[in-house]
Amino acid sequence: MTTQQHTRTDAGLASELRISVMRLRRRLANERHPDNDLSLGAMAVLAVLNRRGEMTLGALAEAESVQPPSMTRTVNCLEEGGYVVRRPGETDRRQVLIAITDLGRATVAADRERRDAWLAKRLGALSADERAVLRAAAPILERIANE
Amino acid sequence: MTTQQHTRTDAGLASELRISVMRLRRRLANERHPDNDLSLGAMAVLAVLNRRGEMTLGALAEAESVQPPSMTRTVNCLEEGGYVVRRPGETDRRQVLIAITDLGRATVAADRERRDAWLAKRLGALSADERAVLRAAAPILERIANE
DNA sequence: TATTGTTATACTCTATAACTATA
DNA sequence: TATAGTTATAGAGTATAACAATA
Repeated sequence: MTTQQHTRTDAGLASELRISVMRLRRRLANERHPDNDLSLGAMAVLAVLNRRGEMTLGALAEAESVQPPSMTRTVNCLEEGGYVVRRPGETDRRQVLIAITDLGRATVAADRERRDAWLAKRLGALSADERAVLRAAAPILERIANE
Repeated sequence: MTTQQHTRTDAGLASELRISVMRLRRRLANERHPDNDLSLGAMAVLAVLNRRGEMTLGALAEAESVQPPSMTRTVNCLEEGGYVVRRPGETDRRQVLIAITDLGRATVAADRERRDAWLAKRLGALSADERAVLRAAAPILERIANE
C-alpha cells in the first residue's frame, strides 16, 4: 500500500517534473544573451572550460553529456568567434585540447554578471523559501541528469 | 550588501538551474517510450487533452507555449497515429477542435502506469527528503516557465 | 587494431512568413 | 479587414555512420 502510493506519487512527480523541465528549457533557449551570439550549450561549454581549464574534446563531450560530433560543432562555433582555441595534444597527438581565450573568459564573466536576466528576474520574484527549494533542487536534478 | 548577496546568489542559482534543466531535458528527450513512437511533446499534448478535454489548436498551442505551426505538426503526428481526432469548430468554422481518442486515453493511462521509467527509477533512488524537494520544486519551475 | 576527433548526413523540434478559409 | 489554422521554409541542436590521423 505504502509502496503503491510511493509508486503513484513518483510517477506523478516524474510526469510533472518532465513537463516543467521541458517547458522551462524551451523558454530559456529562447532567451538569448544580447552581447553575444552564443547558444545556451555553447555558453555552458565556455563555463566548463573557465572552471576546469583546458580539456580534450572528448572530455568536454562527456562533461556535457553529448556525443563527440556535437561537441565538435559547438567548439567550431566557439573557435570561429574567438572564444576558445584548439591545439593538438602533446603526448597524444590524436587528441585536441581546447582552451578558453581572454575573450571567452570576459564573456563568461560578463555573462555571469548579468547572467540569465530572464531567469534571475523570475527567481527574484519568488519568495525566499521558494528560492531555497530551487537551490536544493538544482543539484539533485543535476545528479539525476548525470547518472 | 544583502541585496548584492541576493543578486549574486540568484545569478549562481540561475546558472546552476539552467544547466541542470538543459541537461536533464536532453536526457529525458533521449528516453523514448517503448510502446509508442510519440515524442515528449506529443505525450504532453495528449496529457493536456486528457485532462482538459477537447480544445482548439490555438488553445493547445498556448497551453504548451509553442507557436501554432508547431502545434499543427504535433497534432498531425497524433492524428496519424490515431491518438486524437480533429473536427471543425461549431460556431466558428475556422477553428479546429482536437479531441483525444480511446487509443489516446489508453496511451496516456498506460504511459502513466509505467511513466517515465528512466526518471521514476532515479527518483526512486533518491531519499524521501530529496523527493520532497523535487515535489516542491516542480510547480515552481512550472510557474516560472509559464510566466 | 583501437582510439580521437572530424565530416557527411539525417532527424526532431522549433520558429517566421506566406497562404487559405472563414468571420 | 482580421483571425484560425496550415503550408513552406529555415535554423538550431542532436544523433549515427563512415572516415582520417595517430597510437
